[in-house]
Amino acid sequence: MPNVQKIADSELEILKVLWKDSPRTSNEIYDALKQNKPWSKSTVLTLISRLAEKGAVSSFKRGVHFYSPALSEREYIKLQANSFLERIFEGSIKDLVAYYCENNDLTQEDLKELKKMIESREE
Amino acid sequence: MPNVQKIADSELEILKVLWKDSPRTSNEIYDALKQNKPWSKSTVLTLISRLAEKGAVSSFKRGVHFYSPALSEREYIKLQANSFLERIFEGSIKDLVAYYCENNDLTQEDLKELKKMIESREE
DNA sequence: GAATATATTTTACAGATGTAGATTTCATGA
DNA sequence: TCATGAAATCTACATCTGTAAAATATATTC
Repeated sequence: MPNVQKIADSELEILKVLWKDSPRTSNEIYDALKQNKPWSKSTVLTLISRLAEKGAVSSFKRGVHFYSPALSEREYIKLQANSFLERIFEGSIKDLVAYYCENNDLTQEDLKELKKMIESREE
Repeated sequence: MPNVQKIADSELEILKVLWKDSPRTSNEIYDALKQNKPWSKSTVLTLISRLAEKGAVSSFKRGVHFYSPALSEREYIKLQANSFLERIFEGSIKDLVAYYCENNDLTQEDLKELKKMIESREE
């Protein structure tokens, strides 16, 4: 796993695109973002290069540059999930799960599925 | 709930102190932080005033100023929990709970308790 | 190879954050 | 009431983030 410092929100958008499919060129990334994040090509390139500095994307050049994530979505989620768990629930998964179960509307189906999931992990 | 914009990590340290006990003076906050965050008094005051601007702490003056959180820990956790849920698990609590159950070492006890918790909410 | 189009890098700039010194205000004791 | 010391505000400054224009390098076409 690369030495990934903080990844800014806008940078994350680039990674999300690359996680869907890579390698991609800056133009392809630009196009993929056009709908939700209508940034200039320049902005897209800036974000890519910041990610590259942070070691979160790699690239190779075949005519034009092609970019790939150097940090997988799985790894990213893991980092976020751990940091959130620590920051907010002092590392207690039980507290975290309890919080979400108590404070949100889970349907009976959801509860059933969760129970199944837990049972499948029980001994 | 105050109109709380982003609360920076360092600002959060102030709030944590105030959540433990309030109102407190800037000196008391400074003292409480000394161990973990040996910041200058000036820094502490800067953070307090940024929090005040953001509407996250209030104060009154009796001789010296006393500060209190205007955002409760409960509210803060709620904001964080919601934003995390959306950002990382696209709003699916099921996915979130599943993630933590699958990717961490929960003891049999933990699982049992979680199951109980879920059962208690079932139907 | 020169002109042009396109991709990449540099520079920019405002706002947020981490950190704190300098300055001012204010309460309090002499 | 004046000095003094503490508290509060103002100013500062580097780094990060969001956003992009300007400049440059590179590929492509005639």
